[in-house]
Amino acid sequence: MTIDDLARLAGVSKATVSLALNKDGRIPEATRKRITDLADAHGYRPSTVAKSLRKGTTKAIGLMLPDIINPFFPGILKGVEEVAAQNDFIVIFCNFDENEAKESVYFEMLKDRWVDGIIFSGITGGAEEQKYVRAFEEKGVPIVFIDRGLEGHDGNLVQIDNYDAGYRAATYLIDLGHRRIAFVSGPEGISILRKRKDGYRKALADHRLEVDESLIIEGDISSATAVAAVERILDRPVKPTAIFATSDIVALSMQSELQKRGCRVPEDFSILGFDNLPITVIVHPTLSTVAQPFVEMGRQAMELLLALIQNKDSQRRKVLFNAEIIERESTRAITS
Amino acid sequence: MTIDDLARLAGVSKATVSLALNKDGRIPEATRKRITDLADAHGYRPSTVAKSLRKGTTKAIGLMLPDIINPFFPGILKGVEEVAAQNDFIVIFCNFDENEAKESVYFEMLKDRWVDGIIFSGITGGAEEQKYVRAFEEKGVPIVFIDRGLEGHDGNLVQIDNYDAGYRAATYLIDLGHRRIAFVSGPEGISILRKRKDGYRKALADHRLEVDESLIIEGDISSATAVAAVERILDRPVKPTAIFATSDIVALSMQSELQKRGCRVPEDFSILGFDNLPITVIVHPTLSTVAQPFVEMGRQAMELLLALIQNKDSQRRKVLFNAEIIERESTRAITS
DNA sequence: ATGAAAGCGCTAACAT
DNA sequence: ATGTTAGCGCTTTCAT
Repeated sequence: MTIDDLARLAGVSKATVSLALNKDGRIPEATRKRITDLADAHGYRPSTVAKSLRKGTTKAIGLMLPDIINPFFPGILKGVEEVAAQNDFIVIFCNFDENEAKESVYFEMLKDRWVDGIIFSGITGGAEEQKYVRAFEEKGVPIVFIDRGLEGHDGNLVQIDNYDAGYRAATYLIDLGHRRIAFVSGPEGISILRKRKDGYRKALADHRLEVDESLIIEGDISSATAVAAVERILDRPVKPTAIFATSDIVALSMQSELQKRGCRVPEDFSILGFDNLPITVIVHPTLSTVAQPFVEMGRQAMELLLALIQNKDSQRRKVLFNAEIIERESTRAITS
Repeated sequence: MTIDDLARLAGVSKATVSLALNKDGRIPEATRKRITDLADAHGYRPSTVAKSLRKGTTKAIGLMLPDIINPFFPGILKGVEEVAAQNDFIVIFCNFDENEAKESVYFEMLKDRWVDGIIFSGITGGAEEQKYVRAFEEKGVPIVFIDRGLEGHDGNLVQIDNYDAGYRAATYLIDLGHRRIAFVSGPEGISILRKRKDGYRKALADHRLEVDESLIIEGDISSATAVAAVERILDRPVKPTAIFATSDIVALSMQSELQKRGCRVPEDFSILGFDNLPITVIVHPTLSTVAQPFVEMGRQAMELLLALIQNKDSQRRKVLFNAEIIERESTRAITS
């Protein structure tokens, strides 16, 4: 059933149908009602495809994610989807698997499909990426970044205040009485992790604690890294009393590795994670952590994107969230 | 840049460009090369929107999921996306939040957008659902179900053999020497859970073990259920030695609750989960579980959908996976 | 208050 | 071997 069929049924031209369905003021209420009733009765709905070709806009956005299996992306996806659906937009899910070639293929696809905007999480900063981002923006297709932005491209970014989060995490442990706090993180190259580390360093400095460089351990989020970190910590002549990991996965891996070796959490080591993944509450002890509001970040990113889509010249914006410490069982106060 | 622009540049008609780009045999290699080179040089790519309108097909599929936060859906999404991308299809992500109204809205959207097919996981079986499914199939838009299908609608279904999985899980524990095995599961109404339970019962029967009905505990996947289950088990005058939970989440919740109460796993209780979620390896003890191949299920669902899309009259198919027992640290052999 | 007609970018049947 | 043309389903300008 097309607009022509409906026009015939209603005994009007398709122009009138179109105007009526789009609530154009020129069509009197009576005619409008007759047409919409007929449309409902016959289950007529205008083709989005035809609309898109005609209007040059698709009410579709692309969501580029490095790997949906990584447990902080589902929350982002959910938040983006929620706001998109409320605004009658669909989200095209692009999982590029941290693979540059696949990333480029998706960029091309999004271009071919005339998406109205793009949300991009997990940018690596490669040359191809830069090229595509520029190209989209030149064509007036806005891009919002989550977590990390493109170098030299400030704005249209949704993230938490990582420096502040690192500062508060360390301060929290210090206030609990800890003086030797290991910092276990991912690759030093990732800017958000560097900021967390800077915050951690600053907190120690502000409390006149010396930073023991051997307690700063940087690897990745694999369990091998966690095991290595545990070994390094247990090897120290004078051990730390607390561990701040910049990922719940690492924190949990270390916790279980310590338990396996007969150490108790939090009696022997307090552990503080990062992200507040759902699993943190179903382990023993439950994990204290720094919460990232993933779903809300997804929502805000989509809101921002909508604003940019609807108002092309809208100001670049940066949305900054404060991370929140969630205290559970894996951390405890000590008296030194 | 449109096909007309390119045609002008190449000094041919747009028909020739179209044929060349679509590798039609009638265009000689020389002309074709000239045209594709020109296209590459100018970054020309045909509009998918225009193609869709013309051909009536979109190379887009809808993936309906009840809630992406639930940790077994990311794997499915990933598998679907992987095969879709390989075949130049995009996936429209529809998270209906276990909400019938939102589900209907998405069905309408998918219809308006002329998707070529739908993959549906987490069907509830409501009346609206039935209606939409029939409508799509009548219009020749195939639907593949994951996990559960529609009642009285067999085929186009990808799932694990739940009966067999229940049977093998119980047998595994029995072979380990356990004689009293609690079965902790979700709502009795869900058919896949009922099948797992039937398999469990059959395994006990085959080994001449009596089923203790008080050890069959059905709730949901909340931690409240897990706590209640633990209490019930600890209250028994003669306690079970093993627990088979039909979800890793429940298994992990029970494990941590037991640990909190001073019980040891696996010394006091062996615990077997279900799903093989990524977290099962970063808890202590690591969780033995029945693995569901989520990613592979997603892949197969998409493969099946592609077959149906390409060959409308293709036979309805049912893809059945065998679940696999993954032995880790939470289960142990006992000598009664 | 409503209709006619052009056109969005492409494909495919039919011509030449 | 290549071109002409109609048309996919809609919106929008311009007429009436």
